[in-house]
Order: sequence, then structure tokens, then C-alpha cells
Amino acid sequence: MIKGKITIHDISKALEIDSSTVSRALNNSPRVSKKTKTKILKKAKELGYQRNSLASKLRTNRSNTIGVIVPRISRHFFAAVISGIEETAYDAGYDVIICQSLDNYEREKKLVETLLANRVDGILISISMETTNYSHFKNYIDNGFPIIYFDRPCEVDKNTNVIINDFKASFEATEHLILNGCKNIVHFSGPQSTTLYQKRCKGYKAALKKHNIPLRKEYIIESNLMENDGIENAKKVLKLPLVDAVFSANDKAAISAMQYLKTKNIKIPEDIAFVGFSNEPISAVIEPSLTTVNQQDFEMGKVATTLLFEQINNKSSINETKILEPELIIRNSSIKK
Amino acid sequence: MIKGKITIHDISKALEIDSSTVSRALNNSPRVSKKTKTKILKKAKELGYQRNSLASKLRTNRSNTIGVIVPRISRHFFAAVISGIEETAYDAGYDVIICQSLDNYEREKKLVETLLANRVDGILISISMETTNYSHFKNYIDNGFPIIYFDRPCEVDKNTNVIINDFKASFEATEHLILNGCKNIVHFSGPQSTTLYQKRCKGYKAALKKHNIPLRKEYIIESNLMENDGIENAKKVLKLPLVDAVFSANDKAAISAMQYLKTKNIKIPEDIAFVGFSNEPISAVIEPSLTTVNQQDFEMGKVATTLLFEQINNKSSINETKILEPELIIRNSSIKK
DNA sequence: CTGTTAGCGCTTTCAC
DNA sequence: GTGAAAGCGCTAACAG
Repeated sequence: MIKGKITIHDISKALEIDSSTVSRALNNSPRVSKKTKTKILKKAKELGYQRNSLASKLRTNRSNTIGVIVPRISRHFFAAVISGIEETAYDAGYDVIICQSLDNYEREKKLVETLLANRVDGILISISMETTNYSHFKNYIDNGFPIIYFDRPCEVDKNTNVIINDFKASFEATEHLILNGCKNIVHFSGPQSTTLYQKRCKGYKAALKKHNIPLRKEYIIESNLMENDGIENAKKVLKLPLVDAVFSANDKAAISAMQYLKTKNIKIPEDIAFVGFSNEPISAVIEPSLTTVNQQDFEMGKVATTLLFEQINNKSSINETKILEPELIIRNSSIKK
Repeated sequence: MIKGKITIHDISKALEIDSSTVSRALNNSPRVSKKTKTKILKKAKELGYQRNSLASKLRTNRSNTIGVIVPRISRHFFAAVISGIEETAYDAGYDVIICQSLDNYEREKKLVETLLANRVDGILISISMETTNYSHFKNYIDNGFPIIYFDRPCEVDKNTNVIINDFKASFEATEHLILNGCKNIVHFSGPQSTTLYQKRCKGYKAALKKHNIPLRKEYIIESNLMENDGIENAKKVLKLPLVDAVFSANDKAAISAMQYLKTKNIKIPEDIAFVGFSNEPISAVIEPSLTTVNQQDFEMGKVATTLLFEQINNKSSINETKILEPELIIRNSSIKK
């Protein structure tokens, strides 16, 4: 701590004006005359006064701070959501505390407690992959504490989620391949324990059905969708006959699979076309032919924060799920067989 | 705020034990009997007590929180530094507040003030590119407030910096190319207003000198090293005769240049070899032949945090620069002409 | 428009 | 080992 921090009392003494007036002036209250206000502001600057937010928050019981918990800040999607959150929050005069759970349940639990101990006014969270037990939220939900879940929804009890329409996105991505002449479309699917991947799989199936393309079980390859999985999946694809396109449930697997196929001299998109989930800009650099899905990251941050503020100000019900519409980003329209 | 938050007084009343004893018990003071301690802890759990950190921090004048300001959390380097910071801080029982300046001076200034208003015990910062005026730190430095600058040092007055040895890294990277048979090495350089890029350029020059390779001015291409610059630089390289290698002062420009050269059917590394700065794992995926420099990100976070704690506890002088040794990551040893 | 007073929830002497 | 009491810095009635 800085020694000898200046308080409103120091200003009060120096000017022989009561500290309550100093406080009012510092908060730009209309109930202080312009004259004394400027006098106080000048002195405050002169002495290097800096408000003690802790004391202020304690007294007012409002922190003007919201907490954000995401699995990893380095992931482009979350970084973009955070930008949206910060923009909305700063405009409203709120501070933002960013935390990463690293997809670890214990850590997430601890972070929630820390944020609450610091009396944030609300929490925005994308729950960790490990989290299946929601008891660390239960108490607060019941208490009406403002929490908004985004991207990875919390589908127990009543609460507010902000997600994208995964079914529709997958449906459209798959249909995009079909409309470009592909018929033998493999799906790189994720863990079916996650509802998100269930939905992406359903969208794939629905598109096939609409276009009367028979569903082949061996065309759905399930994995954890990491980089390595993409390579393994690509090997499996090479063993299947007739594959002319892949719809991957995320971008990591899609990209590494493409990279692998390239080393085998299989040209993309002429021989095998890919569509992946992602709004990571680097995807476009790595694979200019990769059609991806705009996950509305920045927008999601803004929407979630706006909803949170409504809850903080008791204007909204606690039970709504906002579904954002994704859009296909087609970078290479020549994906034609 | 949650209505009807439980305080130590609620526990005090329920148990008819004074609140000071409750406080002691909750802080695991040895001056409370085991019996009452367990009784209090049980009741606290039962009532769903959660410490009010604000009050505690206000009273003790210690926040047990450090602030971190980086240009962008999405950049892998900073995300990795933050991981190192968090690990060290959590082990020491500290919380971490993460902020991004977005390389904007005004925002950085405001963040510093916010962190100080929230009475963090110290700040770790990588200053924004825009920052040339350090007055927003001056007051605190003079006051002895613990601030550590990492990666992008603050080279005015006395303060503590943690950086990597950019000169050495560049020297070794360039020498790596020379030892692999390259003689006509272009350097993609960054803005010479930044000392960091000056150092990287000097390292390049020194390596050439050591191996008696004449320095050609047209081989040093200066730009902002963004993705677009890489492409422009690549075009310039194609117009130069005899180029057999490039040492780029960062990875973005290196990668996009490589991508561009590929589209022109110039194969890497056979025709033109690259070496870039980066520990972004994706680099290896995008360009398996790219030799990069390990910037000791995670380690830098740990070192900087350790130094900060030493300052917080008044154990270290305010005037030291810690230089970490980078290491070359050679992924493809066949870079030979 | 300004001053008086009380208190947010916690910690910490100082008694006993 | 426990209680009484004061106070961190600020804000917000309530007076005047």
C-alpha cells in the first residue's frame, strides 16, 4: 500500500470544509455550489487524492463491478466475448473482473466464491467443461443473485442463458456443402455428453434428411475435437470410400485434419471440402478455403451484459434463454464436386 | 447484491458468542479454542456465511490482490504470461485482476487508476504501444508503490523490468540461418521507435558481422509487422535477387509472408527459409518449418510475480532489470541451401 | 447549500 | 480464551 494515502478528511482539514461536502463534491453532487466544488477538486488534485473504492463499495453496498468467468482467455471466441462485455460494461460505468477457470471445476467454484466475496453486482459465466454439478450456483440462483450463462448454458433450474443457435448453424453449414454438390459428408462430432455437440450433430442429420441423403453411421466420427483428434479423424476419412466433404463440430479438428490431408497431397477443397465452427480470424489465414460459422462472439458479450444489467436493476425475469442467430462465412465458393 | 447477506454478527447472535471471536475463528486464529472454533465454523456453513472481502480489505489495508494490465489477453504470449502470474499468485494466496489496455494509452491510464482505487497491493504491466508518457506511473513509482513492467519495459527512471534478451535471441536466430547455409538473409524489422525492435535488428546485424556477411540496407525491410505487412514484405522479397532466408522480428508477418509465398509456388523451406519470433503454438501447426524463439512467457509471469511479492514485502530494491534467456525452437533442421 | 451523525462489515488492540 | 470498543474511508439520512 502506498504510505500516507490521502483521504477526504485530509482535503476536509486543508480546506476547513466538512468531509461530507467533500464527498459530495467528489461525486459531483448537484447539492454543492460550483465554487466549493472547484475548490475541492483543485485541492484533491493537488494532494493526489485517489478515492478508496473499497470503502465506497462497502458503504453503498454496490460495487459497480461485474465478474466474468471463462474457461480460457486466450481462446479467440472468449476474448471477443470479453471485448463485447467490457464495451457494454464500461459504457454503463461498470468495472469488469476477468477470470479463467481453465475448464477446472474446483477452480471455477473458488472463483465464484472470490467474486462474491468481493461483492460483484453480477456474474457472467461460461461454465467449465468439467462442471456437471451446479451446486456452487444453486444458492445464489435461489437468492436471485444476477448470473448469466453464455455459450455453455446451465440447463438446470431457472436461469438466463445466452447461446447461439447451434442446430441451425450446423444445419446450414451442412446444407451449404450439399448445395455445393457434396453428398458424402462426414461429420466430426464432439462428446455427446455436451448438449452443444448433440445439437450440432442433430443439425447435420436434419440437413441430410431434408435433402434425402441417407445417414450413414460410419460417417459420424466422434472425438474430443482436439488437434490430434483431427489428424486421427482425417486418417479415418481416408479409409472411407466416397467422402467428398466434412462438417466438423469445431475448428481445431477441422484445421489439423486439413493440414494432415494436405501432406498426403489431397487438395482442399477440390477433393475434400470442409466446413468448421469458428470465428477465429487465424482460421482464414491458415485455411482460406474453410467455410466457418460466425458465432456472434462480440455480440454475445454485449447481449449477455445487457441482460445482466437488467437483472441487476430488477427489470427482467430470471428465466429466459436468448438465442443468437449464427451466420455462415463462406470464403471460398468453389467448393463444388 | 444478495439480500440479507449473513455477517459475522448473525453468527455471533445465533451462538451468543462475540463477533470478535467469530472473526478470529473464521481467520483460524490460534487464540480461539477448538471447541468454539468448530461450533462457529459449523454455524457459518449452516447460515451460508460468506466473508465480505471489501470490509476485510478496508480494515486491514491489504487487499491480497494484484492487478495485471496487458495490451490484449487474446494474444498467446500474454495469456501464457498470465497463467504464470496466476499460478504464482494463487500459491501465495493472492487474487489476480486481469485488464486489457487494447494498446490504448487513455484506457491504460484509467485502468491503473481503477486498480489503485481498488487498493491492489501491486501491479504487473506490459505497457501499451501508444504509451510514451509515463506520468501516470510517476507518482506511484516515487511513492514506492510496487509496479513491475514485463516484456515491454519502462525505461525511464528507476523501476523493475522483466524482459527477454532480444538481442541474443535475434543473434542466435540469424546465426541459425547462417549455420544452415544461408547467406542472403532478409530482416523483417519493426518500428524503430520501439527499443524492442531496435534490439532485434541489432542482433541480426551482429550475427552477420560475426560471420563476415556484408550488411545490405535493402535487406532490412521495416514495417508494422502485421499480417498485411508480411504479404507486402514477401512481395518485396520476391523482387530482391538471391534471398535465401528471412529473419522476421515477429511471427505474424513471418507467417503471412510464408502463406503468400506458398501461393506463388515458392516452397518453404527449400527456397526461402524463415525464422520468426513466437511461442504461439499455432505457428507450428500453420508452418511446421518455422523456427521460432521461445519467449519464456510462462516463466516471465512467474518471475515478474515473484519480484512483485518481494517488493510488496519490502525485500527488494526498486531498480533491477531481470533478463530471461530465450531459446530457439528448431522444428525443421533441414533448412539448408 | 453545508454540517452532524451514524454505520457498512470487518479486524484488532486492550482488558479481563 | 473471550468480550468490549474503536475505527478503516466513505456515504447518506437528517438538520439547519
